[in-house]
Amino acid sequence: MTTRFQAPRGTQDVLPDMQPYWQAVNDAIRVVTRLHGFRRIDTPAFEYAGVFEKGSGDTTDIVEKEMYTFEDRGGERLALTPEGTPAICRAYLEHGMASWPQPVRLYTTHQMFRYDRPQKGRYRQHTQFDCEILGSTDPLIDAEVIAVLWRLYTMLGIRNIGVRLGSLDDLAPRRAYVERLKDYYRPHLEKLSEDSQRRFERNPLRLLDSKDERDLPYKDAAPKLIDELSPEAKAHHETVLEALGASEIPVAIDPLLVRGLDYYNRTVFEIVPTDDERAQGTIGGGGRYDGLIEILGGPPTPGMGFGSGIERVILEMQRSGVTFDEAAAADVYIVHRAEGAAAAVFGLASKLRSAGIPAICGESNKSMKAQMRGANHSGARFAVIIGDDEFAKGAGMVKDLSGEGEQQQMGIADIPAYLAAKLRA
RNA sequence: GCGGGCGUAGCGUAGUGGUUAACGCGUCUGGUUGUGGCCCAGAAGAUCGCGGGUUCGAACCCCGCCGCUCGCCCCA
Repeated sequence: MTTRFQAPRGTQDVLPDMQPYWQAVNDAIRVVTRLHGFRRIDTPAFEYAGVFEKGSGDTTDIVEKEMYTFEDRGGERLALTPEGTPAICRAYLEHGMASWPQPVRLYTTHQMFRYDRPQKGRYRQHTQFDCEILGSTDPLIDAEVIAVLWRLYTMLGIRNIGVRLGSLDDLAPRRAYVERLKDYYRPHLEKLSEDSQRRFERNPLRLLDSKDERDLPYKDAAPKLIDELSPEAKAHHETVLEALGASEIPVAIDPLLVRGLDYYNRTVFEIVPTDDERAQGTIGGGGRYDGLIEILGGPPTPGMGFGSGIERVILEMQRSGVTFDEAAAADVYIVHRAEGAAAAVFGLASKLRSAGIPAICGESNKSMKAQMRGANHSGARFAVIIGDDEFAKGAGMVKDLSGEGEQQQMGIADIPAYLAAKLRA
């Protein structure tokens, strides 16, 4: 390799042109979370590795092969945050949020790090919008969390998406189901794909998720968890479904929906494009995790939340045709070519800015034509031109750039008030 | 981690073995005496992703690496 630097694999620069999308997303997040009574929390970029090893599950791919784990100079094992939920639960415990009015509604936007092979919509560093509601088992909480995300996407102009909803039941009945599922698959094990043979041991629920042709014949007849839910989980699931219906959110039951994290129980969901079959289509997903806080050493505390990748959300916005007008860099551009005027020019710009008017000064060493071009490119509505003639009189020429270019001369001291009035009109 | 496709100026492309790598957009400068947008002219800008090999000669063929991308795994 030469010494030419580039952004590390799987990372990206967010250039000015893309910032309006990020602005829009962050603005909408603020609005939506406010509508649902969430409060913001920010957690560190890294945690003790154990938070995720115990919280996310140390056999999950995220922890086992994707986590950026490192030892610091003091010998502590740390990990760059690969997902938000365990970190927020850790904070819930650490700050005694059990003593706050329950349930506690928290949201954040956080950088996530996963060592994964990059693709479109899949990066080693990405940003996630995370919402968590801790301390309630109410199925309406599940529906609300889903509704938050739906409202966000709708607000951002994303079309052609749908909710996929599933239920993983509670831990004990799910274990019993997994045994039944393994009993069903065991006689056919030899004929399954290599992936599925591995899944049989590691993560049997994923057997039903396989796309391999060799596995397809066995999928249909396999017992489905959603058909065998415990009465409590079944009632819970149905309430969630009805509540979403009442919110006019399109939901498809996905009997095979499995999430990649160990801690989920009962409700799991994803929001996916309905008109695009890409592999990284999921723009947001989450579920209920009533056992997680206990795993992290706290008292039994139910939880429900989601993560949504903002990079993917933006890709969906673009796919839905959302665009933004280019914002002007300034309202006023000061063109100057006068001997000894530097201080006066800089002072005028300062006065304009103090009056809340974005202003840019042309470069002293450039011709008037070049500076005027700069004024044009800046998108400024007015140019203030200060040449030798004007400066000698303590004046400036104020030129309206929007139309034919009418201009009038006035004292430099009068310019801020004049422009403030003009720009307000 | 596995398999496929791609990689030419800031961006989009042309060029598929033979002199100083082309075009559009963009950028910069100019079109006389101090003024933008349109037009015109000129300029800058590319070690053809990087390294090695084949050849008299490679952007073009071969290999390795890097990056992007599609699928798998998995996930946001």
